[in-house]
Amino acid sequence: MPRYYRYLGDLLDEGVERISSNELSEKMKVTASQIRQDLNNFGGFGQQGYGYNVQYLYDEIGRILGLQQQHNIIVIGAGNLGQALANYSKFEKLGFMIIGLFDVNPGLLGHSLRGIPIMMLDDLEAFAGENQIDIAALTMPKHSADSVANRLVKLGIRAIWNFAHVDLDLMDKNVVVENVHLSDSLMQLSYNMLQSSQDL
Amino acid sequence: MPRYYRYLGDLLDEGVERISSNELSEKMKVTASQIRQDLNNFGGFGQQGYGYNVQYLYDEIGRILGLQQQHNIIVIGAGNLGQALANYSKFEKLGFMIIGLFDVNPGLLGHSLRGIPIMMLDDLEAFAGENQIDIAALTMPKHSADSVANRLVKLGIRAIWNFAHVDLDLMDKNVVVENVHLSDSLMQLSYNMLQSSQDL
DNA sequence: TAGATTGTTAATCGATTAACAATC
DNA sequence: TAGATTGTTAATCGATTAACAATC
Repeated sequence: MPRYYRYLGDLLDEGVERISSNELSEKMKVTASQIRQDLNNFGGFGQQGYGYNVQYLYDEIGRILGLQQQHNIIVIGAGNLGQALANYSKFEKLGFMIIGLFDVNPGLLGHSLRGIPIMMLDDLEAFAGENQIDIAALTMPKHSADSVANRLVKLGIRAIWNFAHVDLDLMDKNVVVENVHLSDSLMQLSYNMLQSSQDL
Repeated sequence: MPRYYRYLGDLLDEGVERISSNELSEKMKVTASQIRQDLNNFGGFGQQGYGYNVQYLYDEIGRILGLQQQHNIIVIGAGNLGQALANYSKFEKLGFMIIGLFDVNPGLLGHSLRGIPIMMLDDLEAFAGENQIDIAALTMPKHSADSVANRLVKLGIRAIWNFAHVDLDLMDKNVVVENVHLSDSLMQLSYNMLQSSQDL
């Protein structure tokens, strides 16, 4: 679904008004059947003999993805990756606002990035009391990930964007976790390289 | 497979010598059947009545993933994300060495990170002539991604680790691409949040 | 109306799970 | 040998693709 959203956004930028499953199929390199199946699962967004209206479909998928509401994010771990996320302003266009960074390094206290303050992890609870937090991004070392994660769960957080190299073990199974394991991704790349050089 | 490798590495750190598909199944939250199926696809690494030797299995999977050989990486785009990747030293333990950063911003020329030089994109060809490059990580804006990617392909690069928000369209279909689309991942998270609050 | 293209059912494929025989 | 646990085949499930009738 995010992939459809991305492609439809690109089409909008190009000024395309309507598209058929066949045309989209070619662009996205998935079968037209797949596209019709997927889109129809979420409702009849197309029109026989016409295709799909790009703007309408874009808006509908945005709604399905929950992008009409703003999401506040805090980042735990203000190292390189945490700072990179905070500096990356493109997320805001999608409604994802980074409102705070937390770290245990006192040397970072008082610093801020694009107006986003870096705070001490000890102040997490106080901050959570005064701000609505929807998502926490974890970019700290793996040994503290589980304990911080469960601290966040206690504060009622609903979702965790996990960059730490562990699969989190959470007390509350209702909390949604999305993993971004960069080193897994690199290893996969290495594996695929090997495969592609072997077959042929 | 990378996930198995990660878990086996953790087990090694804990000093575990052998493990059965059942025990691993519980840890990894996949069925024991799945594990045996997966591992057996790559060779008979286990022993009936005993289970799997952790060290042996770890080494074998590392070999399958191609981790016994070193991979040289260059990063195109020395912005926040590119610098974060370069500063992240953990990849080296897996044999992935970042040997250069490239950007178009002349202000960055002469800078370096952990001894990794930042160079101008114009010097890419010269650098490629003198260094073995296995993987290129793309962290630059999407509008230049396709052209840079194909320039890399011309230089004989075998793999691209793509952080740009496009699906690359490469001339050479033998080049392996691994995408890391952070905003897709965030949207997926948003969608999952919505789902988990709706069902129950 | 004729043509285009979706929505939707049916067929195919692959991946996951279950079961159990082989064997350490 | 008896017990444990893999390797492997068979059964199940879900996701992808093909086909075509519905309809704009």
